[in-house]
Amino acid sequence: MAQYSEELDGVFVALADPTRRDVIRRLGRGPASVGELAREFPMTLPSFMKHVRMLEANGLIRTAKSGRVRTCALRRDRLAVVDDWLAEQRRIWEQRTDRLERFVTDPKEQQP
Amino acid sequence: MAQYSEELDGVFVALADPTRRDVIRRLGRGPASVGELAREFPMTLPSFMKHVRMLEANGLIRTAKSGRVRTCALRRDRLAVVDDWLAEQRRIWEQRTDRLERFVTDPKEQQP
DNA sequence: CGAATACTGTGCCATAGGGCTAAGTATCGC
DNA sequence: GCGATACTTAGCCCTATGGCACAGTATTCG
Repeated sequence: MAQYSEELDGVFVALADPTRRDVIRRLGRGPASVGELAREFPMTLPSFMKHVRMLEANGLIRTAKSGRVRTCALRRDRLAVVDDWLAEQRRIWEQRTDRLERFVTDPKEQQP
Repeated sequence: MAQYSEELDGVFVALADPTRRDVIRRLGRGPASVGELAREFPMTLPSFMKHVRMLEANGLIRTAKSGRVRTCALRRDRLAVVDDWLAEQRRIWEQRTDRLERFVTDPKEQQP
């Protein structure tokens, strides 16, 4: 065990916060400045910036500053690591014998 | 904004830890007892149990105690919420006009 | 019965996460 | 140039997380 994927870890941690998932959703519709994004969330700018930096640090978005405005854009490719992880899971469970499961734990015999 | 999905949040938070993702991978190959699982990780049983309880609390696994042994099994269906979220993302970005992006950010353009 | 096994419960600790305020820097618009 | 705008930096606070040790409970086995 111990798969040690720094990358995967960062992405999942980044996605574990509802604010950041919302930012990603919003950016799915196209790029936006930090200010535009921040306006939609009930928190101060500095707090919001932490989320932006975290998203960028983990490669989920890309930002660029032009003048005094920092614009953010989604990096679609990065979400693929989640997709890949799910695909791996499916691969694993599809190739198992699958017999025992229903005998060991089962909805019917759940409560002790 | 503010999508407020308690469910989604729990699942992502649960997946944000490498130990828990490893447990899920392991359980993909079939059910296992807490002891069996714990043996593969460099931590004490009580610490490991926290992960087990968290995975169960968020519906990613289901456990049942028989005698002194608690057996854990994956709940495949639960990972679907992640799948759904990804699908929603795709849906969003596929239906956008898509024009502006390369003009706003992006130094030298990646892939459309 | 008594010892070993397999958890379970409790409590402590250190760090990281997410929020705030206050103050600073760099453009932009007039 | 000067004020407004758009972040940025710094520092503080509180809670949650993930780890530990140690003691307790419930089964199972000889």
